[in-house]
Amino acid sequence: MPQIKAPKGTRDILPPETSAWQAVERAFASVCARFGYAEVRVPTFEHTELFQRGVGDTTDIVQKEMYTFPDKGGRSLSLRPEGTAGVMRAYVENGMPSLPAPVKLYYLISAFRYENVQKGRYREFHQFGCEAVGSAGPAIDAEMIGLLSVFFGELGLSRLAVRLNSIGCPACRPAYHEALRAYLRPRLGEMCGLCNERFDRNPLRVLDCKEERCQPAIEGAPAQLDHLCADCRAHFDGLKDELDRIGVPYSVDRRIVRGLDYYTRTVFEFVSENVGTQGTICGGGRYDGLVEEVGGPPTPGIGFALGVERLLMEMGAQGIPAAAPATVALYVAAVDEAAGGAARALCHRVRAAGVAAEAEWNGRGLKAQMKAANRMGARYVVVLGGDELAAGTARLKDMKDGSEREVALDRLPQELAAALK
RNA sequence: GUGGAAUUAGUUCAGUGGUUAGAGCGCCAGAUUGUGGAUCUGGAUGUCACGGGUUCAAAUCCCGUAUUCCACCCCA
Repeated sequence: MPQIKAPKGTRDILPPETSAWQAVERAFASVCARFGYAEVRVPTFEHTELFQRGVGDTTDIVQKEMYTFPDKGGRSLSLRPEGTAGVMRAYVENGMPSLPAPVKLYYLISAFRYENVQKGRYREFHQFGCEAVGSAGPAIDAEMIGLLSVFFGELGLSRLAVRLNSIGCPACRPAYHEALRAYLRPRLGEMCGLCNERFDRNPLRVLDCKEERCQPAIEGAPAQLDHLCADCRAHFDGLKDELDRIGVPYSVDRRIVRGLDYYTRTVFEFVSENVGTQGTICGGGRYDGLVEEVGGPPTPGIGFALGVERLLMEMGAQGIPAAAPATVALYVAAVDEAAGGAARALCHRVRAAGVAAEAEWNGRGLKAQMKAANRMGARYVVVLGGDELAAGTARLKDMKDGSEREVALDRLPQELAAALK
């Protein structure tokens, strides 16, 4: 039979790597709980229209990167390309606008984008995310950035820069777009072809261009930050004050532009230099029009998405040791198959008493069992043979120093628990 | 969607036209009969990514496809 491989852009996460994943998942859940965020679990696929409306019809994500398919009932469904739209749909659908605000939610999901694969980018990838819905002021923006700062700190990550920007609101954005267009129009001749396309479609994107020839024009371009309305300006200044108060350093980067249509005002990123050109480990921002867009009452919100693959890559690059799989406390070896049954039964009893134990399942010899015990990092080994079974006692061997001591078999779970303290 | 590099054992890789395709690590077994880590000895495992072509002869040269990695685009 021809071999079947994982589809392009997907991969298997296997032990011992899964231990590292579990460790960051636990750390994230722990920080979220402390900050008052509760977990939500939402569907992996939604009606395509949700993403068209929520993420935005003009975005690359919706235009060319979605896994969209008709189901057998003729509905158009799409694998989620990100988490926020689905969570906001659930927020509205389940009456959460009537809960005390802000409603603070977090999630661990995989998301799907049909893109070409490269470093830090996959077709199925994993995100941690938070959403805080129902608070319009900048304090909640700062709380969220503070949450991330604590999370990264607890993982031992340093040197992650916080970049901050404001991209305005529907009130001040049109005027800025006009100013930007007016500035760019006479310079289009000296800029790359792509930027000329961007100029028509979404002039904000021009600011993101890395093309050498476009840099002079970009440097002098007006920034949204300098064209904020009074409310947006006050919000941005308020956020900076809040961040100063909680002691989170940041830099203002007036070129940050998020690729999703729903962002308003605050946008931010946590950036590293260790993830190839995919330096953004975490990106987020405010989305004050999104809830309304998916059919709810006008409600402000802010959230972020954090790329788990990129996070783990960054931890590796910063030399943070990956969490290791749990080790076995006791290995029950059997001299021969006559003692094998008793060994397996003892192993079961010890496990039932709450201690991680292993035994031999393929009838290999004693020496192979000792090797296996050593390799799996077993703390203690007990060897069962005819003598031990007759006497009801066996020697408990400490694999660290090789010392042995006599224990009664029926008291082994208690003895172990005491020895492991 | 575009471009570059790659694909050989479980894994990391060597092998650029000529016998039964190799190494390290890992795995299995043994080194006097019931005890791990070190060392030594032996062993198993390959449709050489897949499909075509050139040739007396292809892992090796050519074409196509897939996948991986890197970059563009964009984003987590």
